[in-house]
Amino acid sequence: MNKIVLTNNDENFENLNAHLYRKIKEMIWNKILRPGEKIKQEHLAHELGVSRTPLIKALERLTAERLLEYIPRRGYTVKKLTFDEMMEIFSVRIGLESVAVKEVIDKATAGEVEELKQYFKPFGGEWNKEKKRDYLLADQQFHARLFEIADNSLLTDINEMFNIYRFSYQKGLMRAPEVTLSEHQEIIKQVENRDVEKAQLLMMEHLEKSRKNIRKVYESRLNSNGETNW
Amino acid sequence: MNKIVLTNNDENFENLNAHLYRKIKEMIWNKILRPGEKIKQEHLAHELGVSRTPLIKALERLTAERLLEYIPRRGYTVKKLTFDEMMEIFSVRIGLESVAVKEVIDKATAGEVEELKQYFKPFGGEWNKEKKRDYLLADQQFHARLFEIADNSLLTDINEMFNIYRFSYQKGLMRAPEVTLSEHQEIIKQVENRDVEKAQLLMMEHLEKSRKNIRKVYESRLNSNGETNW
DNA sequence: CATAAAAATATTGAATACAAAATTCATTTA
DNA sequence: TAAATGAATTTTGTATTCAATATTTTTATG
Repeated sequence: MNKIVLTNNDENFENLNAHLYRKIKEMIWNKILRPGEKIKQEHLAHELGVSRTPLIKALERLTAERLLEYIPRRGYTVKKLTFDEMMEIFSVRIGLESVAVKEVIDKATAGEVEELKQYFKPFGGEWNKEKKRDYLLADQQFHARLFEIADNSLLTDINEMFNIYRFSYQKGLMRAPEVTLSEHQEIIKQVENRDVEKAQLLMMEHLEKSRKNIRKVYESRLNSNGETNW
Repeated sequence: MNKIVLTNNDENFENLNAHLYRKIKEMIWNKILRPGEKIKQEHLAHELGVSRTPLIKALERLTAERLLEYIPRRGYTVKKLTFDEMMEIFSVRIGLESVAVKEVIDKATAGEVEELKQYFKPFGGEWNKEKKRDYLLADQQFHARLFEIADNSLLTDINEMFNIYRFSYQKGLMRAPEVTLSEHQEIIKQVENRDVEKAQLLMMEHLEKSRKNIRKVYESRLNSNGETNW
């Protein structure tokens, strides 16, 4: 038992539940708490060196975020993510991103558009392993930056709250860079033209293809082994 | 002080926080708790006949939903909604609804499409006051039904969680039925054709016009009186 | 008077306590 | 041997308590 001691150095005070919230979220992502597993409050509280009171506050928040499930008088369990739910998440992502592009077109400065272009400048020509790795990163950064520029706090909250991204960039699910590079560039071109309709359409098509790809990967995995671990 | 007594008649047991959650949410909507107002935990708990423990759980959940704001060591306050935030909500709504139409086209039976059509069958011709009232209701039901048919739990959760609807159907914000009726019918027609692209485009245009209308109403209200009460 | 300091009061954060319910485990019974 | 029964144990729901802060009020001071 290692007690957490909060030094409230005046300014950025945080209470225990905020710590616990992050800590437990991490534990779920790192599968220290496994899908379907029951949360033993007393045990977990003791392990984290706190009482149940702040722990429950954190659990409540994680339940609102759908990372936990709660049944009265039964307690909290780590939520299992089914394939269908993952598809749902991806569908919603498409909607959110198309809102984001619109807002970017409405709000972005010329400099910010230029910045978006930069992400994909280094690519084209030969594709070696390292370049592909860099591209995957650029892809993520591009989509993340889009949300920043969109500057819509609800959009950002939903995106973070439901961890929309976590599910999209998993190894083996991405389409080939050779294909998506030009899609990205086409989207940016329409952003530059400030053509909302075309940009949104391209974005939706781009993500819809990725969505279909995930389904394809899933089905082929089903054939090779029965695993459904997302 | 009126104590709440929960009779746990086996089946649908609910704990205090679920009650409190709904109760407090209602109090916020009915402005019994007013925007900007501080929540006095002890006082509210006593008023509702419970201790602070379950109350805090409910407050935590409402904070996740953005109905409350929380500052450590300062407590919870009822969130004020600015006009800009209301616009943000509406932007997100556009994204969610365009996802919904897509899923409806993918999943709806012929019967369900017919059902959507029925909502707007009774209208056309003369518009008297009563008919306009009925139409407003049909409008809400149509959009709500769309989400049901879409059958995407994340979509539903986000919609409810952030109370996306509450803000859209406020008195004085709606466009004239004469205009929106044909928009609704056009959307349904494309749903019937199973043309995702066209249906989504129409839906986005439909809602974008409503969004612009809200801004217009807001600006004219600003001119007549300084009120900003949403 | 207006402002600063000090005292009094109220509120929050978090541990603890304990009854009510759920779960587990051993024991009996068909 | 499997199902049913019923303790024993664990876990949950909620109230209570109390120290650490915040906030408000009172009193002192220029």
